[in-house]
Amino acid sequence: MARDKNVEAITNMEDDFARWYTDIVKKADLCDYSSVRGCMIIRPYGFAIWELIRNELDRLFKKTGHENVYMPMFIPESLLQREKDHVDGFAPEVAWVTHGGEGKLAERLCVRPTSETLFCEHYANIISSYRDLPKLYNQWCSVVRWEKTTRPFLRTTEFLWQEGHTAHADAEEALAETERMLGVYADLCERFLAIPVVKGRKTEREKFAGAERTYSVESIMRDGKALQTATSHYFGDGFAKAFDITYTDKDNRTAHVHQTSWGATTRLIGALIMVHGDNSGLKLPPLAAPTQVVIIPVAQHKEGVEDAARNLFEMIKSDLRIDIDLSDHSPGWKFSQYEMKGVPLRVEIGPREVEENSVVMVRRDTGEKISASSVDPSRLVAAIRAILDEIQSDMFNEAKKFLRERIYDAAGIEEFGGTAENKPGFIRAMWCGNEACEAELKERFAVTSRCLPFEDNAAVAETCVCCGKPADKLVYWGKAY
RNA sequence: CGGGGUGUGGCGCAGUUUGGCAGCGCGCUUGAUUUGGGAUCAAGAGGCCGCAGGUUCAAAUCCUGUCACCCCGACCA
Repeated sequence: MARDKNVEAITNMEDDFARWYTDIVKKADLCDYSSVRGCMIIRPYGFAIWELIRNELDRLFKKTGHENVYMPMFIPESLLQREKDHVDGFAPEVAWVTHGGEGKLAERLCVRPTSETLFCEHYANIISSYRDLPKLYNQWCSVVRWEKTTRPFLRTTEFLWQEGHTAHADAEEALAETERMLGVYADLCERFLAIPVVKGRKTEREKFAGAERTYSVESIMRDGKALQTATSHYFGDGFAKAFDITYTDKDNRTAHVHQTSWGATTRLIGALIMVHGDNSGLKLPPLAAPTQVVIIPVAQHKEGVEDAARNLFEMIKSDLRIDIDLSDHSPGWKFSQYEMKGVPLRVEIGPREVEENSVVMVRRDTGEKISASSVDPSRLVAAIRAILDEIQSDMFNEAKKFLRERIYDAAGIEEFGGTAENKPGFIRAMWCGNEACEAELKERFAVTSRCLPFEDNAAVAETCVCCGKPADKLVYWGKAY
């Protein structure tokens, strides 16, 4: 048997997960490195995945009444500094523009790391009456954060994202918006990306710079580490006071607006890789797959095979995303190639199938082979659709099972430490609310509080896992990306 | 930013210890034979050895500096 050089070149995830990840990113043609440190080139296949995610999120945003806008990429230093917590949080990682052409700027401009300040400045100008509220804006753009170390999709100097920024008349409405958008992200992750998530609230220590509350959706990667897949923040009226965003209410009184912001990034592609991928490569859920079905002719030089493959392609073309590979690579090469790229379903057609008017279909997620008649194209398309639906839900269930199996309880500190060191995943443990305990757990076991989950209130114990004082807060802890 | 590592055709590497014609595998091009799990043969193309100085008759190799990337930490989406 011929040695399989490319497969050899992929590191097994059990041997070196980080290497496995970067191997997939390169081998599946998702991105390439550029000459600018920490910045990646998103290649057509990677960008196609992003477009699918973007289109779906955008649809969900519009369905919930949001409008897209575009803000400048530069923020004057003085504007960035208007809200103290915010600037303290971001100043260490912003890139500065100091010159325009040959001339030095009177005031340097930062390349946006996020656009709260720009939205706030704008809101202050356009909001004056309760009739102007709520403002439900979103923008798709890239932002720059000068991170110390970078990894493709997970942490790059520049990354693509969307940032929603809304202004509301009162706290209740803004809080409801914060929660609603967290729900949108959870829906995207679970239904569309087949990534199960834990919804919850961040601790003070982990919340966004300038926020009053931060919510997030957290998920578990195949190495057991946690990844924050999206966040939603409630700002109260803190930014409104710093930026003087006021309106006149129905009783002719001046009031500050209450705001939210929420975002999701190209990191979601990293999550897709690390939640579903295996040692053969990427494994995409059908809804997020640029190519859902690939037709591969076998022995295509033989009489009738290539024509049959072309005919099949024409017959089953539909709103499904179907490709055909008529290149002169060997069938085995193509099989491996599309497994690497995570195409959910492969359709093989060779001399046997031509003879029998049939096709052989192979699922990427399970490897299962399914034969089907190709006599009636519409029935075949229906069968393909059904298989894709099944793959989508099977992949979600598989990931959910994986997640559930990696949630551990810890009542005492020894148990906590043992789990943190030996069992990658989420640790359910009680916390007294004291930041010192949170810091100590991080210091001793390299875990951070991921969230205080919404949908899990079952107490593990009555005392704080760290200090032993009475505690009523259940926290999910874990090592995170 | 601390610790470790690596820079040699597109990719992966050998050569560096002991200075002396720049090599191998994959990929690429052309042709032929092949095709049910990464085909075979033949003939080709492709290099300021990361960059800048220095030592030397001679530098991929030695010295100094510098830049980039990777891994592990600390910080973040």
